[in-house]
Amino acid sequence: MLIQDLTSTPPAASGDQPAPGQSRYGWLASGLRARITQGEWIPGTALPPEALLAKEHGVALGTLRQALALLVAEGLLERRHGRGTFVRAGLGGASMLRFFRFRNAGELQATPQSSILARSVALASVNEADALGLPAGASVLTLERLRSLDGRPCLLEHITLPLPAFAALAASSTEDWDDLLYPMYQRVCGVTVHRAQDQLSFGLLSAEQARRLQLEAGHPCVQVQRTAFDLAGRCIELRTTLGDAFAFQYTAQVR
Amino acid sequence: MLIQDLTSTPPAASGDQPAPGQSRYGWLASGLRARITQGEWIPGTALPPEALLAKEHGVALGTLRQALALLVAEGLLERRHGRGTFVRAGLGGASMLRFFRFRNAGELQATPQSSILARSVALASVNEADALGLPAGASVLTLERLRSLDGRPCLLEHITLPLPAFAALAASSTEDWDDLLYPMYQRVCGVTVHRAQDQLSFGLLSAEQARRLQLEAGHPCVQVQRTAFDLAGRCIELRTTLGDAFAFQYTAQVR
DNA sequence: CAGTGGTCTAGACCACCGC
DNA sequence: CGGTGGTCTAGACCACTGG
Repeated sequence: MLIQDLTSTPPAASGDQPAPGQSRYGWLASGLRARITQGEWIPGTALPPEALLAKEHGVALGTLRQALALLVAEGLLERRHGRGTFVRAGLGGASMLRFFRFRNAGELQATPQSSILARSVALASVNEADALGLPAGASVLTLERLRSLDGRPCLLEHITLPLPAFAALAASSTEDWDDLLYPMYQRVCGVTVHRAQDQLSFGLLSAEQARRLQLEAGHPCVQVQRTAFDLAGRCIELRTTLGDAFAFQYTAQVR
Repeated sequence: MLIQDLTSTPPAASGDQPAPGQSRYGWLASGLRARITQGEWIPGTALPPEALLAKEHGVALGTLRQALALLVAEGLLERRHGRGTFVRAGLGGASMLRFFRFRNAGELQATPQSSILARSVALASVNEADALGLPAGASVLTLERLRSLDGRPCLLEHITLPLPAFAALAASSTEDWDDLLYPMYQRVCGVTVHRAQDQLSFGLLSAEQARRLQLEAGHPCVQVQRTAFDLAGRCIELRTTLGDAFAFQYTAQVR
């Protein structure tokens, strides 16, 4: 399989021939990718059957299947035998818990309750604007959020969201928000969180952070800096999460 | 693609037909996997060309390629266009550094120097014997190892190796050992480290640990508990690595 | 240049799903 | 049962690698 530029020009805006040196299935995948990221097919819904897609594009079944396989590997599509090929739904949430074990072994990890401690509209810092792809001086929505299990605080989060995409969240009452933000982003703002990158590091809690987590100032903590992206690869959330370092646990595979 | 038992019976010890409900390429892959893990093809060497393999097994080229694709996805094989299909060489080493940034950004991460602080043969604990697949009361080789960059200690390791597989390391002078253990395992003991699992957690240094890392007792540290496996999936090393928590940094992808 | 894997075709048939 | 994706075939031709 050739290594190809996965972000190459979609066919909608170009000719109907693969670029020189590009495989036919890579080209097909680009076209399908564009139709997905531009919202022609909504997350959770099925694409047309492969036989039809192959006919439409004038290519053999096997070739079309190679294109679909690329998009499956990218995480954009999901195939279900006997049912169809579906655009993947966004991330469900609660994924921060994979870095911590707040309960004893064996217990099920329930979704933590969420409470919004603060919400404000502010000017994006240079770093924030850069990461979110906003012009200098753009405004952002920032949240302070505490997550608790059985009433015990466990994670403290600072979240930055671009405006105006998330304007709907600046208005609604934070009392009514869900425990999971990503499904709410989807429902209220039509934004799908498709992929995220978490950078882990270690630090000590400030006095205020410690107070909110009911720990002492200077207590060791693990910091997770998340950058979240939508289907089109646009950054749509910056989040910093703090949790007790003694509850930290994570397993990585090496190959 | 069907979800299949990747460890199912190799064909060498069974009939020449796929098990009922198993695909032909899955069956083929099992056979090839067995020939690789049993050492018929050595890591780093090439398999016969696909056309030949397909003919030998009496199957179409496409089917054989699907089998090879499975083994590539497993990390057992590596295909190189125009050159051949190769059994993957083992892990190179230095992979612990991916959890830490001991140098300033931009600097290249050199391989740390290694010094063996202690080496001994001991009775395996119950946990060790269990993990390594040894009978109760078996003996193991244990190492204390300090890794340094520019003469500054950075990682302290405790390593447990099964005997008699690693008997050659119990004899040779530790002065002459390489900075990287895995290539040495390969060269001296014929053991290939193919895959590993690292479990991260957080703790505080004991007085002795701190002394060796030139930090204070009680200094925060990140602990990496590694379990390493050979091509056949046998556990062949247990390792616990300690490093300064303030140097910890790791990036994970969410999808 | 000979030998390798990569792409593509056009078709047959199988296995799974939901009605 | 009809519709979906999954498996398999037999072949042609392309693209990369190394001597």
